[in-house]
Amino acid sequence: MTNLDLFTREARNLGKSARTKARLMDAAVSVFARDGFEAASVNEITRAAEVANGTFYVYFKDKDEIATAVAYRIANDVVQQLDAAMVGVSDAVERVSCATRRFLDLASSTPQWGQALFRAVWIYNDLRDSVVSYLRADLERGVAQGVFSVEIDDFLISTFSAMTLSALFRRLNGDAGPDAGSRVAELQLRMLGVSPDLAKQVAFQDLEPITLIMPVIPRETERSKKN
Amino acid sequence: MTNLDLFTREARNLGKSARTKARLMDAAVSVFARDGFEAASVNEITRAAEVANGTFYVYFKDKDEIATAVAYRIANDVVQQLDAAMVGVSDAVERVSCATRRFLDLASSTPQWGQALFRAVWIYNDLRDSVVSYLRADLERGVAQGVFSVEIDDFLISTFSAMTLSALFRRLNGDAGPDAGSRVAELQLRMLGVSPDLAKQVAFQDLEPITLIMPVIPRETERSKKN
DNA sequence: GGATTTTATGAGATATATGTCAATTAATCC
DNA sequence: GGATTAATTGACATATATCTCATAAAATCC
Repeated sequence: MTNLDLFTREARNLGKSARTKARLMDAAVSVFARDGFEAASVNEITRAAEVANGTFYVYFKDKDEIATAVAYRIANDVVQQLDAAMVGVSDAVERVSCATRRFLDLASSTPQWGQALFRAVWIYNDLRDSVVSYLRADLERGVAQGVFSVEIDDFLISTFSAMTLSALFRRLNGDAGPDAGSRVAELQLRMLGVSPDLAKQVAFQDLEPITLIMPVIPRETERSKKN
Repeated sequence: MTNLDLFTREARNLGKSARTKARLMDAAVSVFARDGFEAASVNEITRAAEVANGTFYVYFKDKDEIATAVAYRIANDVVQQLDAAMVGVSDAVERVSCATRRFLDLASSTPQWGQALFRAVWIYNDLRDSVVSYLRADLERGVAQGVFSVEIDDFLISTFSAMTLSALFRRLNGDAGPDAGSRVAELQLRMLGVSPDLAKQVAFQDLEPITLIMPVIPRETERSKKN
């Protein structure tokens, strides 16, 4: 019942089954973050959610199903918040830097979600694609604007993403401080062909302290149908 | 009994227990590569090694112990071969590019070892440090030579490593071709402050086709003591 | 407040993993 | 080739995981 149980909060006004499902998903997030995806067991999840073992199977077929559900919800959330944090930024250099920095701030502000996202991104390819969907557009915009001198393809994007995830990993482990976002953004911009001076300036410029940590809470619509 | 059972080959002239241990280690490599470290079981390893379950426990306390043994042997091997492949290269730009490219070629030439190394590097920090030990020196050399304009610290090194590992990951999955090494080396050099033109030139220049895939085979010394 | 539907439960059947050990087989020594 | 030592075996005790299902409890309806 900490303030990190975001699914539960989100389901507060929904039917009972939705609330139980949400508790299971919050529990799964913390167990995945603590034990890793492979080592996590359904038993651990139900224990953390304080429900009986059998209850799990009312809502999910198996561990994979809840993992997928959780991962996609988190990814969706992250994409939404990044989008919101970047309206009005039109310069490609700034957009790319901003996205990396916001992503790191967001993912490390709720470490359990960050951990879960980190692990999920390695497992679900299409999920990674959805999180980085905006990235390709921004990179191509930069090439069009003549500020990036590099070929944009899957290889570049996965290299770019690996840099961000590595920074997140260090951040979550306490090996890097709050400047991790700026540092990695600077390196990314240099890699893309931005001059070292500009890269440093953009990556370290102040960022408006927008904080939209809470997910959008859906309205209660009708009685929840089966499931 | 494929030509990938390198530990077994290495132990060919040693005592029986050394050979059995080597079989187990080869089996562990292939099981870790196939199933991942977490999902691998001792039973799977003994099955792959074609020995009884109990035999495993004669040589290793548990899965962690064999994993550590295997990981450190592989890392040691890789470091040795990289060292050997780089004698005579003194320019820092070339050394850094060469190391990345050789590492990728090596790790993807024996994919099971590459997979095992990839997973191990994420788990064992000190192992990563050992694989990367030469890297720090080369980076600092580049700064001293005035060709890299970046601060060399743990953050930079982990970012650099993440780029290499990401390329390895794609290479092992067939998402990238033989030019993966050159491509990522080019991006790394740009990140370090090398001009785009020079980065491309160095990263794509021909590499002497040195192939030292086989590990050094230790001589039979004396009767193997206990263990 | 009694009937009906929804939700939750936990014992149990099934499966698979770990680690031990007395017994067996293979290798070595003289 | 018989004795001694080294190496291997696989059944077994223990533990933990998965998934099912008859039953119980809770919520909802009228």
